[in-house]
Amino acid sequence: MGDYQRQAAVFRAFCDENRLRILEMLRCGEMCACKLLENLDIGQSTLSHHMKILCDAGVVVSRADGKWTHYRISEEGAARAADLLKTYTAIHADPSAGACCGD
Amino acid sequence: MGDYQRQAAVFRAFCDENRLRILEMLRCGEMCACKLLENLDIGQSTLSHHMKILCDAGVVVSRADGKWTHYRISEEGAARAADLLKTYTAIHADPSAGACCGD
DNA sequence: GCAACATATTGACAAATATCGATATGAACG
DNA sequence: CGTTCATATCGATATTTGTCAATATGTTGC
Repeated sequence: MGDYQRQAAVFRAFCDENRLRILEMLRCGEMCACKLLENLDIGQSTLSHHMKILCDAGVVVSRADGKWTHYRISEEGAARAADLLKTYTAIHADPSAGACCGD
Repeated sequence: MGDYQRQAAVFRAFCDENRLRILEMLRCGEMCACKLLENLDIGQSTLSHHMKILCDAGVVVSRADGKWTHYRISEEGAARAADLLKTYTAIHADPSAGACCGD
């Protein structure tokens, strides 16, 4: 998987309505899957699928505790996502300098 | 379209490999569609499709100039996207205060 | 060990998305 | 006006994604 593909995957974590709902809940702190499930209108396997996408993107981390799995937002992952967004939207300081983007 | 859906659409702008390539090019400043097309391995109609998604998300703005269309990153749109990302990842200051997330 | 429970994985399917080629729109220029 | 050129839109198709039901995995407590 190329760099663009991998970075797109980070943003893809934020592309789904239910994943945004999940992130919003996790802003309050750690939460277990069953608690998240209570507040969403999806099945258990679907939640598990979304949590995997969020974790794979590095935006959320999980902690196993007996039969429960607790999830929380990764501050590092969130910072990395924010940096990445900036990387793709911050306008270069001096476009007139030429030698920009390999021209 | 609900709020979550609309906000997911902003992030969706960043979810595609080719759109990330496009944004990277636009960081150098305004660029016309034909110039973008030269540096991508996609057809013209596909580029047009991607530009529509980027513009609809507010991340890119277009400027018509005769038969050409010039695109550039919207600094306001980029800032809005960054704020939105923060909205979904910043951890609440005082979770112990209760009354968090409508509990 | 076994029953109950929480979560993950699998397989199937519908909906959304990226892509293309063909065609439409609309500007510039003779 | 008709031709050329740049971009947008349309229709079709392959791929990806979100969803579910069913099943598997792994933990707890009897």
